[in-house]
Amino acid sequence: MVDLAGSGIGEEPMSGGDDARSRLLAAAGSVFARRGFDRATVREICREAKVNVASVGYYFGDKMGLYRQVIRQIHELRERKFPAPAEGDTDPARMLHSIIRTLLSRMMACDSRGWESQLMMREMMQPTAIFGELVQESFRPLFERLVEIFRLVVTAQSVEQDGEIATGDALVQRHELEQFALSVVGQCLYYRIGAGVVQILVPEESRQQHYDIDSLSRHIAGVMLAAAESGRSLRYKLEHFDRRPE
Amino acid sequence: MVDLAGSGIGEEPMSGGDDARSRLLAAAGSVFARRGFDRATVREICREAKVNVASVGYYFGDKMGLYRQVIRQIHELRERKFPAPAEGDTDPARMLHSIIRTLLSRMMACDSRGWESQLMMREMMQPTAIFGELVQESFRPLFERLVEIFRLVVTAQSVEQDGEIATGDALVQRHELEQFALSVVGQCLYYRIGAGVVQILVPEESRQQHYDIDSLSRHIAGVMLAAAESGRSLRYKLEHFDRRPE
DNA sequence: GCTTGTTTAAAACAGTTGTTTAAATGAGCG
DNA sequence: CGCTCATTTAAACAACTGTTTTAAACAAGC
Repeated sequence: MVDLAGSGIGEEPMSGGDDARSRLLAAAGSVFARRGFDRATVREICREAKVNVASVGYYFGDKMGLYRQVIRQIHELRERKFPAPAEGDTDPARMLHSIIRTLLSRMMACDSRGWESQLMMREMMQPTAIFGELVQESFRPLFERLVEIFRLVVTAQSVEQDGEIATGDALVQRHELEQFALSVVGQCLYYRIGAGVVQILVPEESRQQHYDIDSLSRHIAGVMLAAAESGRSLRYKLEHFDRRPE
Repeated sequence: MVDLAGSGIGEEPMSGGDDARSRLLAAAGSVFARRGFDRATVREICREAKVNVASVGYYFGDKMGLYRQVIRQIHELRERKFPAPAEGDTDPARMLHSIIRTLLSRMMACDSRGWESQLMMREMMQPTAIFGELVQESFRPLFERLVEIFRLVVTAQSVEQDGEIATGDALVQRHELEQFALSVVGQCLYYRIGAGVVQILVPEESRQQHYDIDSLSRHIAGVMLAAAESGRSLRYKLEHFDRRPE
């Protein structure tokens, strides 16, 4: 008997491997992403992996165990392929742009590593048991980092404007920085999952020219930098908007 | 025999009704949104609607016909409940804010009318046959309107800055306006479908205080206005970012 | 009454689902 | 060889799926 569902995957070659377990894992990722957890059938997965249907029970306990393992594997592969840019860049603007590029690249990757975007989306809409830990492991670090970057951007801008930081009185509230961070993620995600919408709304010529990763990351970085740097002046401008417009 | 799947729904009272068909439609919406098209079973729907399983075949042809009708109904209800703000506001900034509010309200509506966001998401990730017409009917008008609003914002800002419009040479390219529009939709959508993520990342206190529709619509409007108004200055700033940072 | 058409009801259908069983295979080893 | 062990196989399982069939209930018109 081989180890069952709960085990890690640290011991095997990780992505090569021609044994049944590896083939099963690879096929499952493909099928789960394409069909979703429900529509995906263990029979289809096993057919694609050229293993017997009983293998999923044998190696992973059940269908859910296989799914769980697939998500873990994909997450690791993705972080290896598109590592988060190293900290230490002195220019927060460039740092932001760099992170957005990474985010978009990860999401847009349509090869085998593009699965996670889809699986993650499915988890958002129909959370399974593993959703919580997934967010903590995968989203939290990036989120915190974005928050800190925006703090730098706002601070730098304020120094530029006022000549000196008004100490004591916080330049910007934490929740504003968080919302900036969430806006970044939201836009990146949309260009992935909303690709079908974009495909219909934007003619192909323009799409191929302006909707690649480079253009989009510049666009998103531009939007968010402008917002963060405009700072308080804009906030005041918006405050006299009625709570319920019209 | 009653009319089958293809028919419209213009003839009945539209939302009242205690007949089997209405109950079926109502129950189906609830169950489809909660479970998704696949996990939802016609038996569960019929149990909730207190009708026999054969009724779905009788009234809607099959499960897919029922789904199709549910989406149509929800779409109409939503547009009735949260109508798009009337055009004619002279201030494009306030107009933008108003539209964003509408968008967010529609998406966040967690009562019976909140289904469409989820159903729409499902359509994005796993388009059925009705996805195309849905985008053309539902997204296109809003999209075009956003584009025009951003054109006004950019133009107004430019007048303010330069004193006069540089005619002939377009202030901003079409695709930039489109990307602004898409960024708006992306952010709004994320605060809906990413609600689960936000719930984990942001402590409850802050969430209740700063993540209501009012706060979020002001935030998104602020971000996009800052971006649109910063205009060319920012664009140049970003252009010297390398194509592949690092 | 009877006939007509519409609506409901229970049961059956054919197919697929995830999962399990029990037998077969094949390598490693004393 | 015989024995052990992990692995693989084909078949069976029970539960559930969307859909259809068949018949009964019902109302309206004559």
